[in-house]
Amino acid sequence: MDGIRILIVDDQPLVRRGLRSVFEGLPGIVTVGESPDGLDAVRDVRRLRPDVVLMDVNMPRMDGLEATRRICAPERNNGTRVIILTMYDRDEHVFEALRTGASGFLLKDSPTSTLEQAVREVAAGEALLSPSVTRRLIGEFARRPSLSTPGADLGHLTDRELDVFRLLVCGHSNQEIARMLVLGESTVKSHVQHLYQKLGVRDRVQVVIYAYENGLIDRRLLPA
Amino acid sequence: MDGIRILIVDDQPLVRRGLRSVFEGLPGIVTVGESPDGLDAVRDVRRLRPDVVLMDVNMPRMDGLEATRRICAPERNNGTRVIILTMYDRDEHVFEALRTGASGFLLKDSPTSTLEQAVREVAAGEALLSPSVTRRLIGEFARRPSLSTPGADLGHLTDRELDVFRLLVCGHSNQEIARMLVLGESTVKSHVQHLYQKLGVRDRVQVVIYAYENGLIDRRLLPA
DNA sequence: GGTGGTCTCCCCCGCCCGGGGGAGACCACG
DNA sequence: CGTGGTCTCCCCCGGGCGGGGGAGACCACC
Repeated sequence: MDGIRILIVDDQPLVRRGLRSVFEGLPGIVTVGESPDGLDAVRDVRRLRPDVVLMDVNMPRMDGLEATRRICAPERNNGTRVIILTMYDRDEHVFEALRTGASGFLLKDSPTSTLEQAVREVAAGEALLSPSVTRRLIGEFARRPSLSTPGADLGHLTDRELDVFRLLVCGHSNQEIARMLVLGESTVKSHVQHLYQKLGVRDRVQVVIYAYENGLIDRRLLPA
Repeated sequence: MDGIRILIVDDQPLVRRGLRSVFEGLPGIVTVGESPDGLDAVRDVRRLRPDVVLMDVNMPRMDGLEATRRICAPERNNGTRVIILTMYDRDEHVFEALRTGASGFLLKDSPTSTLEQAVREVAAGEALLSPSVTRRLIGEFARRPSLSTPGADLGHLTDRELDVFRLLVCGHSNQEIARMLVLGESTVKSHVQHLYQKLGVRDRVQVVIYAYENGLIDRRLLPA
């Protein structure tokens, strides 16, 4: 491996040129391409297989957030990581951007040394945010104590109880769970009762609340 | 103001000495004191009023997390901000630490330039994390879309329906809601039916899920 | 005065769910 | 071989809930 391969995505040629010049000459970093919008970026990622994408947010045809979502989609991600580059750090954009799967979020006025550091960290599998973004994220995080205790001990649940648990917290009825697991409804009810006892709750609603409050929700299982 | 005043908290004298030497000679940064444990640190913060505290985690008498909680407690905080310094970045510690009110979380093996940058950013009201910590935080954050899309339009709900909604998503039964709002259970059931229609869901479990997925949960209303 | 919305409460019904118990089968551990 | 745990399913029961309809009272608007 002869360096970190980066792809620059921005609709303004001048910005692309500027970024390219920032990384030109930095050891171990090679700019392998530029894309003028999100749609092209998704295509170019498949073609060029860069290690890191520097992604603008506001672009025609497809914005950077949607492009990032597609690039980071687990089903066909090949290791490419994305750093979002934007002018603004308003909360909505930040929080939405961090959900897209990006590994970094930097303001465009960041010093070039920060850009370089970010690329290197992200290529190594770590993440880096602008300080003001970090502040917002911590603030949002701290506002919800539930976030911070991921994975309450579900260890005492048996495998089957866990199966039922996962479907229950998605909003399925006992009957539906029975069908999905190919079980009798009686069996499901039995497992559900054990869940109540073990989790110390009263009914299925409180199981759902318990799950969310303890960060046990896997969104990919949620019904559309 | 003639510089950023920092307080160094660590139970190992050698670490304190090392940190002090890092900041010695850096323009605009003055070490105003050292504390060997959390209890002393809380006292020293009141006495010395530093701008930034560099806080170790594992210490006798009182650990760094509890000390940080006390220092950052809103009722008597005077602007002092805390950077947690630790050897490890295991998830439990990270998430717990970020809830204490700290503005930074750095590993002890961070380069001195990072330490300096962190102190300056934090003193300016921003925040800074080690890249591996940032990665964990983003990962945890991204796991919950509910955090980031606050306020799906509940505007079409009437005031009374909203009252019922808030209690329902806390896990209360129709009977309990009726008692709390001083209503007949029939009335509550009526409102609940309207909720189902307006939110497009089937039962109370799915109302709870809807609420969480749309960031509509006010944790302060949750039962203990 | 009529119309529409909200809030309140009533009736009915059927079903799913909470809760209790028991039982047979399998497997692992000692 | 017994014991314990898990998984499966059964019985019973009562009550809460989902779903439908209707009705009276208040208020605002036109």
